[in-house]
Amino acid sequence: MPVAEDGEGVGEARKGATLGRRATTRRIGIADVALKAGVSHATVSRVMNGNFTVDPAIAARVRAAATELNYQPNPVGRSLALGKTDTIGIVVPDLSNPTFQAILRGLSMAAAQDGYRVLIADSSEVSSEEAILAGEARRRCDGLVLCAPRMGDAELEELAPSLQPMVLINRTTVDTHTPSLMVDYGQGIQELAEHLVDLGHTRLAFLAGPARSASNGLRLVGLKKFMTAHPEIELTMLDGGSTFEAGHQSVDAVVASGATGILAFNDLVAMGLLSGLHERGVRVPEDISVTGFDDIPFARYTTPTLTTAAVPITELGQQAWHRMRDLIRHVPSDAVAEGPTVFQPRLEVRGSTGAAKG
Amino acid sequence: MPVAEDGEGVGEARKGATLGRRATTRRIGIADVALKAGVSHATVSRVMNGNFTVDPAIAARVRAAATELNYQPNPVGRSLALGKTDTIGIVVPDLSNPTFQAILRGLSMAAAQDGYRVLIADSSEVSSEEAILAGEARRRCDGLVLCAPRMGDAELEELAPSLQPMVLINRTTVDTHTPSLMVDYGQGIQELAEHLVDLGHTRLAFLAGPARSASNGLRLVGLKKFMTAHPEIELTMLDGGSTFEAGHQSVDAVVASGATGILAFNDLVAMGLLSGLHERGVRVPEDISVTGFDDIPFARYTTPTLTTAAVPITELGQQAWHRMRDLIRHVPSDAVAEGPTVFQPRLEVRGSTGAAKG
DNA sequence: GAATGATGAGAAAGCGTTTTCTCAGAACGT
DNA sequence: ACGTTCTGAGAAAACGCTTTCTCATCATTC
Repeated sequence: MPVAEDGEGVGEARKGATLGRRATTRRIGIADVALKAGVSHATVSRVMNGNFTVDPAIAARVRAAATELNYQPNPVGRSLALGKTDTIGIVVPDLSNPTFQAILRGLSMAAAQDGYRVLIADSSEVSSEEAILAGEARRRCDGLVLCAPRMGDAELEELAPSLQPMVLINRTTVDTHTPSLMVDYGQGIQELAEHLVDLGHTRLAFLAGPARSASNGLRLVGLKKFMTAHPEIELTMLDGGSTFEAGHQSVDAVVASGATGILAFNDLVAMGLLSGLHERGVRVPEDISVTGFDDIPFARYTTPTLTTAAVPITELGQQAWHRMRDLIRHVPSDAVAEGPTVFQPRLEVRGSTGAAKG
Repeated sequence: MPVAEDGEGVGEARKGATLGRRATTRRIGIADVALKAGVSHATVSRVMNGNFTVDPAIAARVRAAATELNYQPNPVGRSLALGKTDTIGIVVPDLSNPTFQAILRGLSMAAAQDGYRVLIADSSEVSSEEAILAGEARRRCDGLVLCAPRMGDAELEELAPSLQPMVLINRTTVDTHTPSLMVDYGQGIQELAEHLVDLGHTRLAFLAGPARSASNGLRLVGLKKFMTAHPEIELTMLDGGSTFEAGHQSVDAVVASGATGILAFNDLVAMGLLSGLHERGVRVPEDISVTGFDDIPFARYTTPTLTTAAVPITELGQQAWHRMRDLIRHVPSDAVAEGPTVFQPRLEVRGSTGAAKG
């Protein structure tokens, strides 16, 4: 009877079991396969990675041993050796926001296509934690997508170099090798306002979003432009937020403002407002017209359906991955030097806006 | 002039730079800190991990060097040495579904509390990919949460051992050390049906969900019970799905069924249906009553507001983490042996249900 | 038939940590 | 003053893999 060549004595030679670091049976490693196939670790590695400098006969033997033992290379070991993790991180301010969920989904699906996974870091709108969280995540991943970070400009600039490769969403850096994807909220809100004016509304109100939100700032800039172009229009600014509740709670303020055309910060706020107005018996769009922003899937199914500015959110996530992929693969991209990629929202007229009351 | 003790010659001795594996300046490693502090790697490691067998003076020197160089331990290296990644994976069938988003959020936030991160694996409802995806994810993580897996029972049983530690959501295994969190969809749908009966409805319809969905099966079981308890009630089964579109498209079938109380598979389907009925001029709840399931945040803000069965979805995610944590820490839990933890949905009566037409 | 060149596989050196092992040197007791 | 125990830090092994380096072996050529 042969002694070791039969390949059955795999486990007994392993130190792990006797060392007792882990009481449980150790996972199958490259050494086990090597032993079983009667070759060295190196050869097994070569076979597993499709290196063709291996004798076909031996390769077959290795593959047989691998499948028989159901061997799967340990990703951590590979990561350490290769210096990459095949994982990217995404930092979002709030995972409960449908916008960020959609971006996450687009990113995750696109990355999966290329064999990459996504690690989540939710800062829960705590901007002070963002930096640590981002650094933490970055070290575990090959790259980082920062989604509308709430941190200040200075901090972002300072952090940027240590987070490379990085892709920004709805934020920019002076750093020339950080791609940035922006939605033109300013343009979008102007189009919505114009739409209301076209319908005959002369008194508008804007339900603002969170103060720290950069996208809220862009909307304000857009509205300023709008007001200079339409000095005849009265525009009331109302404090709001980014949630259902914010919209719902601002019903009183909205009604009190006397405005007939309401620009909500986003679809969520608009839906909250819609619901509040309905409870009050205010008819939409007969009495008051309401617009949202983002065109989340729900916007098609509200009553009435919601006029909004459609943002290709999921595509934004996809694009983020494509930029990231180029960075990781060191594909030179002139798109980065040309500044941020800007996505134009598309006006989506539905049932929540109508002609102003006689 | 001292030669190396000044600690300034840190970079020059490093092989990485000259080796040229990476053109870019190498990341700061433990060796750099050791060199700068004039101690060995081992000591640096001890200090970084709060091992108190280090002379306070030396420890201080190491810490100073570490902060000065802005040293952060490489997580991959740690993972390899420690045999853990501080990461858990979650496999979901469809990230665009609000239910799974909520679970993800609950899981992610709870795990973050304990310093763990979450890796996403979206199977896109392709049940054949689920197994590979799960295995892949598991190897990168310390544990796996399988969220309503679509794979067959046999495959799940077979896979279970290799995925430990694992937590199941809305699925069970015979495997006694796999915690399972279940929502009692059967009970919930019965309560909704009872609610409609109490309102005087005698002709009901159920808009079914995806065939592969285990939770749909539970609803069907619940409805069977309901029918035996209420032989006088007529219940029509209609094919549906789990999306807005499914609900919206089934308007014709719903109206044709002649039912006045509609049990939609979930809130999304209910919202799609609501919207379709509104377009047709069918009044809710005057002409037809509609119920959803899950109580997603949007359910409070539909018009009319949606009667539904509230499931503590985010809490489900949290609980999933707590179970996982116990598994990872080897905390003996009798809860597992006692079978799945069952969450009872709570009937949430809102505006979409009303008395049956006289 | 010996020198040269391919070819292919093993040995060993990384990757960046943690942790065990080992051994100086200090503190202590007799 | 000498041996013993402790303390604390360095050397080295381990984690699981990839990849370079090295060297047999065999085919080729003059």
